[in-house]
Amino acid sequence: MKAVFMGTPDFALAALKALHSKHDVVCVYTQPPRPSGRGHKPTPSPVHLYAEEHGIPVRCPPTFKPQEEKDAFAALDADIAVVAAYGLLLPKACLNAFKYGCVNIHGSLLPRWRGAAPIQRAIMAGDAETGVTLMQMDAGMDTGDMLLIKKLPIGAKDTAGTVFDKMAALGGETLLEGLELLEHGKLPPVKQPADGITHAAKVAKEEGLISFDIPARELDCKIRGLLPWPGAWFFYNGERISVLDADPVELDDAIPAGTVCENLTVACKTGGLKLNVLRRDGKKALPAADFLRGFDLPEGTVLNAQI
RNA sequence: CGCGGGAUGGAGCAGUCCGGUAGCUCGUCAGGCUCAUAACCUGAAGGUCGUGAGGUUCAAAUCCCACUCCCGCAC
Repeated sequence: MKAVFMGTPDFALAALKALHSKHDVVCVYTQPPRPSGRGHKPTPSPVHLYAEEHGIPVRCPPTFKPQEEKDAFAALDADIAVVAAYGLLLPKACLNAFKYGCVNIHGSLLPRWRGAAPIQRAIMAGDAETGVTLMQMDAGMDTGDMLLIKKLPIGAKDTAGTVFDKMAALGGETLLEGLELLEHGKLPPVKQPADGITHAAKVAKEEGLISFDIPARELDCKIRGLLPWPGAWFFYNGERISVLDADPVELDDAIPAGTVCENLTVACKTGGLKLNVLRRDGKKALPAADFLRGFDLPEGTVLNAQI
């Protein structure tokens, strides 16, 4: 098919690669290069770089409000537009511009986790499984009819990062399979259930400051959902300590939350969290044993979010 | 020129402000104790203190200059 691709981060890149391998990608839309990285240099998105390398025209409009932008989009005269983590809302004129309209690759089992950060929210909530939903876009926020669904279990050690990788690959597969069926008219749209709707709010950096005053299991999920960004941390002696890996363990609930026990296990509201890999700001991530060699965090210390 | 942290024996750190021949917690090796041990005791090896046959100095890990490489924030 003759397709337009719209996406920005690595998650979208996997979909673009899949699409590009089987279909004619006539144009790629992505977010404009923004100052980022050390040095604050304008950096093109992963999707942008890939498109340039493969000679695909790239457009990075800051918005679709101007009529010229909508016209330029329609003028591409493609069969379909594939959207994956693009970062811009499309006006109705664009949604209906092509024969097959616009399809979106969404990282959740809709209608659960509509919105910006479905993968992180699913992990943070302790969901046992998630998945990719290929969806026909409409004017609402992830409210369109579902076309194809593929599920993915969330493991006990999965983080947002690892699930992102798996979901990106799954997204590519789902897309190709979906387009194949769509072309043959074998992909009936299914309305999203009215039950089970939840909204996945964008993850705010401040959420990374963790409190031990919640059950260890919940804290573990939260931390895994926050990795690799924004990360999870607490403060000790005015210094920020990030937790990169931890395991919930059995522990006497009578111990006050935040108390450091043996093996760098921190008491939570219920159970304890054994910290396995930590990092001080400016330092690299270290296993608990190495970390403790050069940093004094004695048993009995009570960690609270304040300092 | 966005902000900041760091580079010291195999690992993680201290020492740098107030220059004066390198220290801590481990690891490694040898020996000892022990029924035994990742426990304990004793001893040993191992470092041109990121680079520059740079600058200052009687003397530089420490002060000054340039450079390289890591990392966090910001995004």
